[in-house]
Amino acid sequence: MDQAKRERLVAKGWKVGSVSDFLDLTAEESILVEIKLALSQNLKERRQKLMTQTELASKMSSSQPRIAKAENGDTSVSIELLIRAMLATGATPQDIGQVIAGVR
Amino acid sequence: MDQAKRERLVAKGWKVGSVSDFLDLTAEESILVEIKLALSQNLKERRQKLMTQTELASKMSSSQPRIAKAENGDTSVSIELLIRAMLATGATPQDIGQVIAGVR
DNA sequence: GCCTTCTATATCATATTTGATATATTAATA
DNA sequence: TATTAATATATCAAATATGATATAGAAGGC
Repeated sequence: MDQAKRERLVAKGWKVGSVSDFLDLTAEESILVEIKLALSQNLKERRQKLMTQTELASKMSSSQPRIAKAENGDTSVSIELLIRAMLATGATPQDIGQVIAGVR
Repeated sequence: MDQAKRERLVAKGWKVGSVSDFLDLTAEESILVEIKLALSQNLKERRQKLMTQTELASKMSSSQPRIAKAENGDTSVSIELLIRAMLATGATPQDIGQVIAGVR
C-alpha cells in the first residue's frame, strides 16, 4: 500500500494510532474504509452544489452536525447514513453504485 | 409502485404491517430497502457457491445466525454488515457497485 | 427409523450509531 | 471591525445493530 493512500486513510483518525496498527487492517477492512471515504467525498461534492448542511439534514431528519461528520469521514458515521444522505441529494442507485465501483 | 415490487418488499416484514404504512415510505426509504434486498440476495448467491454460513461467519468474525439474517433480508442487518459479508466472499468494490447500480 | 450438516429463529447483554443540543470556528460581506 | 451564515467539534441519552448462545427445522445419507 502506498504512502499517499495511507495518509489519506490515516488523515481522519481511521482506527489507527500507529502505522503498525494500520497495517493490521485486513484487505477487506481497508476496502470498507475506502468505500466510506469515497461516499463521504462524493456526498460533500453533491451537497455543496445544491444546499447547506442544515437543509440536507432537515430533508433527511438528521442534524447538521451529523452531516458535517458524514462529509468529513468521521468514523462514527455508518454507510447507511452516507447512502441515505446521497439519496437525499437526489443521487440514484446508479450514482451510488458508480462511486463504490470506483474504489481502487 | 407496482404490486410485484410491493409484495417483494413486504415479504420479509419490511417496516410494514399494512399497505398504508407501506405507502408512507418515502421514495428514498424505499430505494434504501431495495438496495439492502439486492445486496442480501447477491450475498446469498455468492456465498452458496463458495462456503457455508458458518464458514463465512468465521471469516468475518460474525456468527452463523447473523449471516442467516443478512441473507434473508432481516431488517436488523445494516448495509455495513452486508458489504462486509460481500467482501468476505471475495467480492470487489466493482461487484458491490454493480449490485447497487442494478436497483430499479 | 437415526445421525449429521446446514440453515433459521429466539433471546440478550454489549457495542455502535443516532439525533439533539450547545458552542466553537470559519468565511464572507457590509 | 461587527455581523451573519455556514460548518465543525463536543457531549450525551436513546435507539439500533452486534456477536454469542441455545435450539429448532430441513435435507440428506445410512
